[in-house]
Amino acid sequence: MAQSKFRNMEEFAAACGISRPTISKYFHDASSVRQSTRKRIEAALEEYDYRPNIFAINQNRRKTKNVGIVVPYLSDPVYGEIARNLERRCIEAGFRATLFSAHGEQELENEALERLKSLRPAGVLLAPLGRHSDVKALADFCDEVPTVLFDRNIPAIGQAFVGSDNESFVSQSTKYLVASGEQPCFFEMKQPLNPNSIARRRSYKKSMKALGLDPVYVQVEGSGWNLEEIGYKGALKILEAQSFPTNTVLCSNDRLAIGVLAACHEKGLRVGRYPGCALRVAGHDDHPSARYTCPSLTSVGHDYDALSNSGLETLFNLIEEDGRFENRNEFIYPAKLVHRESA
Amino acid sequence: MAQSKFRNMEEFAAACGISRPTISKYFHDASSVRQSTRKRIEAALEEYDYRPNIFAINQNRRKTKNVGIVVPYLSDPVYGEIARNLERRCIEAGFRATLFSAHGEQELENEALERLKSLRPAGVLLAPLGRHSDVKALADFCDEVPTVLFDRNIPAIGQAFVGSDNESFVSQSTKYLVASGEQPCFFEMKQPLNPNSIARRRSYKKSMKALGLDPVYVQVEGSGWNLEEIGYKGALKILEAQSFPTNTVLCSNDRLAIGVLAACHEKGLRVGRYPGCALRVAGHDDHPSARYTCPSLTSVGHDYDALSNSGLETLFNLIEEDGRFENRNEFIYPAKLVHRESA
DNA sequence: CAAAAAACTTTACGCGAGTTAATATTTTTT
DNA sequence: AAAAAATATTAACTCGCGTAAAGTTTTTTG
Repeated sequence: MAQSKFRNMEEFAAACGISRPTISKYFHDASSVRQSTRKRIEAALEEYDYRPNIFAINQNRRKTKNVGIVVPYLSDPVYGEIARNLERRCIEAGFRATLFSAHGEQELENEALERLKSLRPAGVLLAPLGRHSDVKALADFCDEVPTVLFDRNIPAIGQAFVGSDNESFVSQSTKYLVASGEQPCFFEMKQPLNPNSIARRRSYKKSMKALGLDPVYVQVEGSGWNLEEIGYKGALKILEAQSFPTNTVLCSNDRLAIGVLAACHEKGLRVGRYPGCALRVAGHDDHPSARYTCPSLTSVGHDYDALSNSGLETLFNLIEEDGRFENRNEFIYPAKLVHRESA
Repeated sequence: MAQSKFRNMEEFAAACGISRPTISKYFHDASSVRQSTRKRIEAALEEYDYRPNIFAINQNRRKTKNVGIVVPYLSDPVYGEIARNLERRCIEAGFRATLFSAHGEQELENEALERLKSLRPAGVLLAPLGRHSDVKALADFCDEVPTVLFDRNIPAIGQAFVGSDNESFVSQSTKYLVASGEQPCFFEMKQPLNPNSIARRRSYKKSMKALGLDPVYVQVEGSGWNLEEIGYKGALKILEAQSFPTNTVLCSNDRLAIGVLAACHEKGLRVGRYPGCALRVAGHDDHPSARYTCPSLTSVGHDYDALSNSGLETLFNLIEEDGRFENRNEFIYPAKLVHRESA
């Protein structure tokens, strides 16, 4: 019985005994029709299970209910989590979310944007690749489509930015490490992938200076998205040559830190904040695995709830404002130290 | 100059000096028009950058170039990797891939399928939730849309299945562990999430029997997708009460194993295949993090290349066959033991 | 209860292509 | 060079729905 017997709205309308334009209105906004007719439509809907054709809708409507979500690298569990959160909330807000990943490549990022355009989204949440982004393509895209940047800021791109405060990340970790032991050296990639890495480097320097200490950097070679590998190889090289400049290693992000932990384990070094441990290691981002490393990884975590709330709220506002804000606002949220065993 | 100045195909056709139906033919199949006109169109395309409206196309075409990919849980890096692979190859094959995740929930899986329907995909690669799937909804979906199941088999659902051979996984790990030390006990969830877990349990029993040994199961409580947590808590409980029945723990999958490793570390147990280690731990799936656990995790890995090749090939064949195969074939690929430090 | 307001129906056109049939133009073959 | 075959053009219709105008019915209001 609950079969979709109807090929179009016309037929469904006939079965309801209601005109097509009214049905159309109903699907656009159920509360825009009289209670009694609404009931009739919904009764028929129960019985027949008709749903309007999405392509035909989008062809004519100026504003769709589509929202695009673009992340730089979906295999990274951090982005997996963020995407999950955002997607869920979009649905709750009555939007359809479509997820795209650049898989770390400029070409695919551009293609995602192209495909997104043809979906005519009401708005887009975009976490760009960063250093590997085609900034001109992003700018062109944001010119056409209401876009809120998140996680990684690129100046003047998008109508707003929502992200975490890198300074809050690094100052917390640095202060904590200084207060609880030897001063931390900063472990990072020589050529950082994204704006956040650069900001974290700066913040580390600033925090150290503020504490009256000299920053010490450990920069490792490597490129691409296999950050654990880069951290692992870099740390191994250092441990084999001499050692870290101090017994406390603050990694730019958790994925590097996971690699460092692996290298330390291989070299038989005990990592942790207890007596008898050779090294302390900490990271940033509170990676989903950080809880299950050995030892569990002390990190500084994003306020994911605040970020996704704010990101979507900003986007929905932007959509209501017809895709333009007067000023490009940046919403920055503080991070939270997550105290575990490694430091 | 390379601006999309045209609002529709009509205008673009005018600028080319070619009729609209010919342009339409070109976009449907570039080789269906004369070489000379094709050149003219492509020249104009270079200059003006016009692209046909995707909604208008899909409204009339029977077969789109859309391919849907549905995974049960995208935050799981294993699925992130698979999705990345599949997506990339679809693009190379001239299809547009759209990715959906059920995020572990039946409701969202059903919704993904509904949305997918309205995209009128040429075909779909579906890794279902398994135990939590709404089998009737899946069946209805597969009735309408050409679908190849992957990773997790559900009998009679979909036109074909492509996945790894669970028996190959477990027999390899079991044989190896038995040959190299004490016999393994099998660590798993009491209520497995998906068909693979059940098949692995069976295969463990079979492999042990074949070796003339008695299977020993360690079944832990827990539900949901936070497998590391489940493994961690389960192992902790066991270690605090007594210990594992044998000094070798074979986990149903790597994510459980990661949790077990964390618990062992917390209890001060050395894990590894060397003298002086209290326990050996191994898993299945070759999780992306398995290389970077401490110690690195011995596992059995999927042949991702074979799987994604076969999955897409099967799907493309299915599309060519108008969405129906005579028989429902199951393509099963053997796994590869990945020998690391933990066992 | 009559008048105003709100909701609905009918009619008709538009969106941007796909598609087809008849006709016209090239290109290829002989 | 003429005939045959291959392409292209023109015109018209389709798809499923959004939307606006004009008229009709129902509901609200003073």
